[in-house]
Amino acid sequence: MKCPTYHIFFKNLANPLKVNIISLLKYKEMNVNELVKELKEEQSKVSHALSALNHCNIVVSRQSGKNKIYSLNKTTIVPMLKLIDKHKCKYCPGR
Amino acid sequence: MKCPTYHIFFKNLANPLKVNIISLLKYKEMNVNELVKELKEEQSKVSHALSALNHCNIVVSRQSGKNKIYSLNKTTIVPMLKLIDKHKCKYCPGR
DNA sequence: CTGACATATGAAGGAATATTCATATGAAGT
DNA sequence: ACTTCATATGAATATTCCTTCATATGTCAG
Repeated sequence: MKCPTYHIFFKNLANPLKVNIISLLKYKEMNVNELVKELKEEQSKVSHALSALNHCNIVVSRQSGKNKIYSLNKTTIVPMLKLIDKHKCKYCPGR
Repeated sequence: MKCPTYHIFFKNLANPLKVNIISLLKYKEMNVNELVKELKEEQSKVSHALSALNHCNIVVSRQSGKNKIYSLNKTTIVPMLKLIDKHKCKYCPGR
């Protein structure tokens, strides 16, 4: 009756950095360094985050020369974030 | 450009106990003690969880005599969990 | 207003997750 | 093969979150 796996997926969306990565990838695919510069975060931090997102198939990657290009698996995430927007973040505490 | 509040909402869904509460409330509204018995968890634990869910308007409550009855704000949550089902938890590591 | 039941709250400890740093792996050009 | 740039990995620490316990608050009945 209970789904013990939901929370593993949502753990990714419960993390500001990962959400920011998702937000950027909504507009265009990007390689790791582009994300690092845009987010002003440590390279390894971004890499760890991408790895987690990739495990849950939230992002996918392809190699392009020396770079690895990440893009969003939009089919699940985009509708989900739209639902939240409708729900209104104003209900949530903290900024 | 980034929505800094998404993750506060999703933190609730990243927690097994809170997801289990949501699952139970999908079928019928319940008071705290009923949830405690059904989930076999500490009363204060359940109470803390309900408080967090309530802050994000995922559940709502009403007083009924000595009891407080919680019910699910289904408009956001149910479609969201359906999206995940479609996405297939099989992509996620760990059971 | 007292006692019994129902739920909430706060603070401390413990568990899980994130961040950091050092380093490893990989890809491409020379 | 060597160097450089790009990304990944692992382990230690830092931080955040969860759990627990003790107790407070609230509601009703008598």
